Amino acid sequence: MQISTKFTIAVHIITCIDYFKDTLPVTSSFLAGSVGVNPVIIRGVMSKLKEAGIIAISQGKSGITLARPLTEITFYDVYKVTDGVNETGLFHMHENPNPNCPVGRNIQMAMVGKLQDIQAVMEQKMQETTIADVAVDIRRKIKQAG
Amino acid sequence: MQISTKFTIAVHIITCIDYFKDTLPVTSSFLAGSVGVNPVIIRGVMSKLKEAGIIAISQGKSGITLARPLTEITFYDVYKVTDGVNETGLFHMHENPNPNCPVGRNIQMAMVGKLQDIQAVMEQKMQETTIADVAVDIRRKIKQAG
DNA sequence: CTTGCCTGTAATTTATCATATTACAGGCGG
DNA sequence: CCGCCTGTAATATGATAAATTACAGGCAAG
Repeated sequence: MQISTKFTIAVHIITCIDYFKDTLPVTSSFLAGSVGVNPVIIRGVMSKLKEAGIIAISQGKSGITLARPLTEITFYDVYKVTDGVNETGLFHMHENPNPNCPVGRNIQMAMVGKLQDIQAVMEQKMQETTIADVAVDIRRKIKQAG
Repeated sequence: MQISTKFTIAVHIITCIDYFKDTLPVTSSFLAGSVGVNPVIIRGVMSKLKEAGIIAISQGKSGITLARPLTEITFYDVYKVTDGVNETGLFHMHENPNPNCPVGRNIQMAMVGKLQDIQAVMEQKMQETTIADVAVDIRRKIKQAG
């Protein structure tokens, strides 16, 4: 199982807002065209990014703007918002081990800490990566070949 | 989205094989009872663990046995076998970014390496954790309270 | 060598979740 | 005030995980 496309969609959105901010009006339909998904998906992701204080949205003939610089938006910030991180965790434990079996009775307790540790190193790595890193790569690539 | 329960089921299975190896005949039905899932799921997981050289299976009135000590079976070994790791990766990128948009045209290239790095730290942490660590915790807990 | 239990696996069903799509209410700016 | 845009509910579709049934084949005990 995998982390949903909402995460990479959100990264794409944020990168676009930055890239086009001085050129075009950035709307959910425009973003939907660039990302290649339905505008409603974009709106849902935008809505969560707004709640998290990552972007600012003004209705009407508007503009979506970044609420803070790209260097201060980490992959983890976006991941936490777009996927339901805290609820269940990255791992999905089987839910009905047999309480009459000594192993079944204790397996969850024995595993949960270890799984959390694994998830923690992943999240820490995500905190070290920012959307600015992506934007830099994209601008370099565009200069090279378009 | 999450890593499937097959992973924790496999850890449970391996722990059980070790725990009961001198006491009971360990079969897929017995394991299904301890894990709390259908025996067919157990057989499927066992089959993959066999392919990977982690357990040995003998048909007939048999016994499932470990092919190597618990200290040499890492979470990563099990994860790689039970989930389809190499195929798609942990992250699921949106698949149809617009090639006519400079951002859409380059977003995948800009993200893939960063996502792989994140996955890599997670997998390395998994390589540092072995099923023996789980077995130790379980035996300690059983001694304490049953 | 035969019999019974067990594995291997295909086929079908059910449940869940992600994404797509339609529809419409509400808000802001020109 | 009018038109475009966001916010969001409701529904449909598709993919995937897990449950379940069914049965062919193998090994070991006797």
